[in-house]
Amino acid sequence: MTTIDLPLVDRPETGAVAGCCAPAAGDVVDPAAARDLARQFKALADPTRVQLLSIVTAHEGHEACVCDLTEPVGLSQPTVSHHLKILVEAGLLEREQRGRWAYYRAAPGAVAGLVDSVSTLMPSPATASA
Amino acid sequence: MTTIDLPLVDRPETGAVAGCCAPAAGDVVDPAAARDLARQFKALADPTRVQLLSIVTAHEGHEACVCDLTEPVGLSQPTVSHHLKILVEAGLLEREQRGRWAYYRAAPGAVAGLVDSVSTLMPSPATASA
DNA sequence: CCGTCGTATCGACGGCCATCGATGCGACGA
DNA sequence: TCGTCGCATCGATGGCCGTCGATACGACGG
Repeated sequence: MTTIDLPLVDRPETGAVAGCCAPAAGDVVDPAAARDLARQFKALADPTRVQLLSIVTAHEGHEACVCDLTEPVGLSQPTVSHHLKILVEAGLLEREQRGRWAYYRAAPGAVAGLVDSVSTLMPSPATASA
Repeated sequence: MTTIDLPLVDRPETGAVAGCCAPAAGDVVDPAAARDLARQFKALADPTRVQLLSIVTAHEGHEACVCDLTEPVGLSQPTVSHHLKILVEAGLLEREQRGRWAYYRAAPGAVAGLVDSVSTLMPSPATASA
């Protein structure tokens, strides 16, 4: 579960305030969808996790074990494991246990899902035609 | 200043641990760049802010004033202003004061910048060819 | 000139999060 | 079988963040 398809709901036409400008216009994201999307972004809202993603994807074979990640980020091993767990739960990384080591790899389609979500959120003429 | 160009630094070849797998491979994001990128994502890491972005972009003329945003998200006016300020500081929204009202609009290029950052962070064969 | 309206800022409070050391658990080597 | 190694989990702690009411400030109308 990596991509969020962002259901758009019709604004219920409040018809109240509207003393300054147009009351509403089109479709906005569902509150539940906003919550899910924010959760994905929250996984990226930490410098350590951004670094971890970068290191993993830049690593040989696009995978790395925890022992390779502890030193570059300069944090303790429990903290790194904690961040990796968050990235896995967000669908950005995948975990595979091979023998004694746990290998982390970029989840396929994670980037595409994120990009799609952003484009749906803020449709820009240069990014999305919708 | 919306886009972050993510300078890639050569890993300094630790040469130490490396008992389990390859020590390193290529280029990772600079810690400072990771911090800046995380700050951008942090602006999107809140359901309210995601909703605000969606409402503003879906609004008539792609702009909205605070009074139009308070009711849909169901929060107090100071809280909404607080979130809007964060979105502006992140380069995702632009603020323009016209008369008594403050109009917010999606910053041009914000989406493209974010998409580019994500693609640079996690180069995927389906998203980026670099 | 004064009242009202729309927003931003301030100060406070509650909750979540990043970080750590200590510990538990499974896997491998001797 | 026992020690060691790699990693996840636990419990605690300090700090940041979202939220609010109260308040200040600029703009417009009368």
